[in-house]
Amino acid sequence: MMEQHTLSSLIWLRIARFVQRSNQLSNEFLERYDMTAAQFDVLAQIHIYEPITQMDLAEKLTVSRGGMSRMLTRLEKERLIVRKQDWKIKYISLTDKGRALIQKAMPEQTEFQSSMFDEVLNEVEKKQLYMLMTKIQKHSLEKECPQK
Amino acid sequence: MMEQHTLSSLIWLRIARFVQRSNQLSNEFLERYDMTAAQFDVLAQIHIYEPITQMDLAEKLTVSRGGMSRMLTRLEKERLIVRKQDWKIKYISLTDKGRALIQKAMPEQTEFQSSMFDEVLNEVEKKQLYMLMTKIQKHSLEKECPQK
DNA sequence: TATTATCAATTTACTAGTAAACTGATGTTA
DNA sequence: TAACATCAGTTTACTAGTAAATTGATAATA
Repeated sequence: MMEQHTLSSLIWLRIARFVQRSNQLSNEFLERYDMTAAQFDVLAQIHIYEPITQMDLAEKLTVSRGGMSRMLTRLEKERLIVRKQDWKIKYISLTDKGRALIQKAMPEQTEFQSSMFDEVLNEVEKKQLYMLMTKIQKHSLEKECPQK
Repeated sequence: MMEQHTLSSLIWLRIARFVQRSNQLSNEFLERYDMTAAQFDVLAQIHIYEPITQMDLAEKLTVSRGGMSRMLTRLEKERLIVRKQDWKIKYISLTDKGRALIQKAMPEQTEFQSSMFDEVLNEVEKKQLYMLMTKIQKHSLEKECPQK
């Protein structure tokens, strides 16, 4: 029987707990813009890539089609985005209201998110961490569940 | 106006997407034990710390009291844990069934989770990553939302 | 002893994720 | 042209998280 705690599984725990906690803080922070962290994340991606198809957006956010659909319905209802049907694909763009909101929220939220790293890591450490996380994240996208 | 993408915010995206993806894979993997990743996580913590109070467990998992309550109700219904009320605190322990399940699932799940790191990082890199994530995660627990 | 305060746990109403079944417009083929 | 296949998007039923209101047993106090 293998060891119960490998170094890797301890890393996993640290990462998972950090993301949990960090999302709690971001949700609290973004209350001032009447947004959740998930909504900010979606609007920020649309801001960069618009116009973008619903599928591509789901893939960029590592989220299921169903989840994407419901989230966009909500954002559309609040007049932050529009969906234009072209052929059988829906293209997502920001409305003026959505663009104004994300442009206002982005600098503050980026700074808040960055502070979680900037307050404890120096430049060299941040570059190291970015390199390591890039490797792992790309690998996770290719990886599949064994013996399904 | 500050830059839209700092190195730190790119790190954040990598970490968040990795956790999302990694949870998807773990959920798929744990189907064979009729468990979700969240349930595994709770049972594993109880296994280490039992008997543990419901509050301490919530804190260790970075989860709200309400969420903890509902999760434990579910696990109790499946006869995997027991709650013993002592004074006004509830102490959580595994049942024999719960202990058998987690002992069977743990080695496989630990190995699967570890493989996400082991397949792309060497020992030195893993130690670096563990050190960096420990700093960040501890910091996030102390950090609070500014200007609430 | 009756009232009140305390505080862990629960409940409620919500957001946000999943898998899997369904929808519906567009092409393809018999 | 009628039947079928395709496939992005939607819907449904579920797990799991949150904040905030509620519950209920214990301890403190009038």
